[in-house]
Amino acid sequence: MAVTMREVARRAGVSAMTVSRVINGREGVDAETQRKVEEAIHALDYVPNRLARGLVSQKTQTIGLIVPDVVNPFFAPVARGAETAARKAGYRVLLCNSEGDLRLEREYIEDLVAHRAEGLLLAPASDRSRTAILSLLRGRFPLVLLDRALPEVECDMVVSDSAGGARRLVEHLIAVGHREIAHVTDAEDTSTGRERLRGYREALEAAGIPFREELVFRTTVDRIGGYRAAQEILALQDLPTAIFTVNNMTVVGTMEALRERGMKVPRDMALVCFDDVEHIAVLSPFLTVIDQPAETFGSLGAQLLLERIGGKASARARRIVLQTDLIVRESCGEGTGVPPRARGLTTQGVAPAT
Amino acid sequence: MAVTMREVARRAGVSAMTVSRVINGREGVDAETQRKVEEAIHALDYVPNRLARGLVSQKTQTIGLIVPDVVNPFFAPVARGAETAARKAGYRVLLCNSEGDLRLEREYIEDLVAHRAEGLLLAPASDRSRTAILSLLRGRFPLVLLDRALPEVECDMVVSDSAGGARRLVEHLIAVGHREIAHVTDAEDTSTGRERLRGYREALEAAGIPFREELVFRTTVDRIGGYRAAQEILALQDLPTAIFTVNNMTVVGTMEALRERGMKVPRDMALVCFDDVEHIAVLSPFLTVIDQPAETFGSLGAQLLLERIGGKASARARRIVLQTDLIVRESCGEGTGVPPRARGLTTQGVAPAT
DNA sequence: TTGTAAGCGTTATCAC
DNA sequence: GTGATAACGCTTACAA
Repeated sequence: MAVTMREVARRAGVSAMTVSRVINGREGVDAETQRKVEEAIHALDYVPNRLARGLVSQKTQTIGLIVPDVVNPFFAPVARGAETAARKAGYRVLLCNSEGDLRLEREYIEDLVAHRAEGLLLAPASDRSRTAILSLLRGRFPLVLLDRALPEVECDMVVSDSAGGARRLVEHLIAVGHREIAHVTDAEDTSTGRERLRGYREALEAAGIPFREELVFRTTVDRIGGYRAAQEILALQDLPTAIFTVNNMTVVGTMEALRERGMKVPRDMALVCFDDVEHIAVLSPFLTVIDQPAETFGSLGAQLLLERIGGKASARARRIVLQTDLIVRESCGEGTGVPPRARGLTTQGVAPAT
Repeated sequence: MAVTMREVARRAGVSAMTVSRVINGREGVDAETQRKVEEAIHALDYVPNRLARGLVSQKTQTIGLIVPDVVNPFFAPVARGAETAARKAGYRVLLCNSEGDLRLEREYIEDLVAHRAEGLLLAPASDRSRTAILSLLRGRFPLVLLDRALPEVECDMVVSDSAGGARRLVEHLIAVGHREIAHVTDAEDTSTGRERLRGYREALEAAGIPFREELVFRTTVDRIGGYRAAQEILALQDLPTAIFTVNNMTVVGTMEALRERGMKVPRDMALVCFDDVEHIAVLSPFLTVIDQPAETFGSLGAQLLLERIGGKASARARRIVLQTDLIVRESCGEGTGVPPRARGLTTQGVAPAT
């Protein structure tokens, strides 16, 4: 595993330069010479050292991907989409799980810069990631934000219409008769949390239902956070009739809390959330959700990033907003009438096999 | 982003060597000199180029991870476990999705070797991955196999007791009264498929039920494969009363097919499989499964790999067999009596929040 | 305590 | 066509 070009050269009776030419398929090499070199390469089981090449060319053909957690059913497809797109362009992906932790995120970023990753796909932990990002941008480091935007940060990003999605979810709840709707959202400042909260509020107010701050529950957006928020909700004097949770992890915790109290969805409580999960959607298709094209966040993000790395992107920041689908199932009660104002609505029973 | 050590040195009025010493925290540097260097580093926003360092030290601090698909709820935790363990040891992880494709897997391996990854965590596509692996091993490339063993390949690996798990699953089915049990397994030759089939067969024969080849359905181990296999099963003259699918993806396809036929689990068909999925387990805890400690495959695998990379491992191959848990829920019918021979059995209602 | 020289494995450049 | 030479940015070994 340590054969060098020079050794190949010696064996083939040529110079290292000629070996390099053969390896890189440059023309201007005699057919016979080429044959000899190839033979030597094969005989010695030579594998070119891309590290050395990278040092010369200043290109590592590697990008970084930082997500809070690949296990999250939203981020796993993001990772696959990014990796597949990157591979097709000859790039490798360094996977980083920030655990939503700002310090860890920053460490990863520094490490990626030190390893000369050529660019970064980042699903930031929160608005507070801003500082680290700005310093990257100042250095003209190719960067694409995924899922979450950052206030006053001008760079490429792929996000989805969080406010619109939330609005449709809440409109749907209202359409089937709910008026007391609790919202579980992110305690951290994130664009997704903020936008979904805005959509929630807008939908309420458009229906003449006053927005009540005490029905908004801020927590960590994981299972335990959802669980705790639901417990708070269930401790309320007047129970709401519906809960809208900000994502796929919180909804799981919320369900747990409801089940512990012996409450059935939708009989005792309606429940909606962002993010569809394939397994659940098929095994027990009952949650009404906003489905985001998770894999596209990754593949499109990678595409934008590679364009920027290749200098093929305009200087201007590009902001891509992916459309979402409202998938109406059974978690909102019997009157599954489709809210008239939900445009682009998709009703999905069994999802098509892909 | 292209500041070099020499530029820092010039600015600090010292040699590059001194800068190097400061960066690596070597002793024998005057406090005042160190201060000047650190100031220059800060002023120039210098980030050491680890590529160059790697070229000298022959260490990239990077390992590769090849799994069929990070989106698979079994492999996602494997990836997180591996990445977290690697990071804690100062290593980075290159994520590769082989799509279960031999050619792609081989390409990834070659690429990882070319990039001088220091080791590889591999969940092989099938027994046919053997050739590629043997040539790695011949070159003494640090390698740990995850989830699947390879015939006559002596190397470190982390697997689970597939045969035992399958046996307990089938014993449970038999204990609650099933005797016609179909098995959906991998059409590719894999150790997991083989072992689970063996466990299935052993459990049947131990109960005096003849093994019938025509009840074994070989397919691709993804959702569509499970769907097709289930369709074949449902086309049988005499329907079995239970189905045991080889993993979490096939079970989803199988459920789809059952639902399309209007069949309810367990009323019309019992269903069990390998792999528990957190979301499903909480949102609709009804599948009886063998739960594998997925994240441990990754973290332990990384640990073994890092030991080997560090030369801290004995020359002998280490084979770690992780224990599995039978989780009895509702998908096998009402008589949920626990099969007496299922040792280490776990009954789990709502999984504890983690 | 600090600096000089050589070299890690490749490629760009310019001779021959 | 092919090769010598000098980088790429760093560290090891040795010298001052």
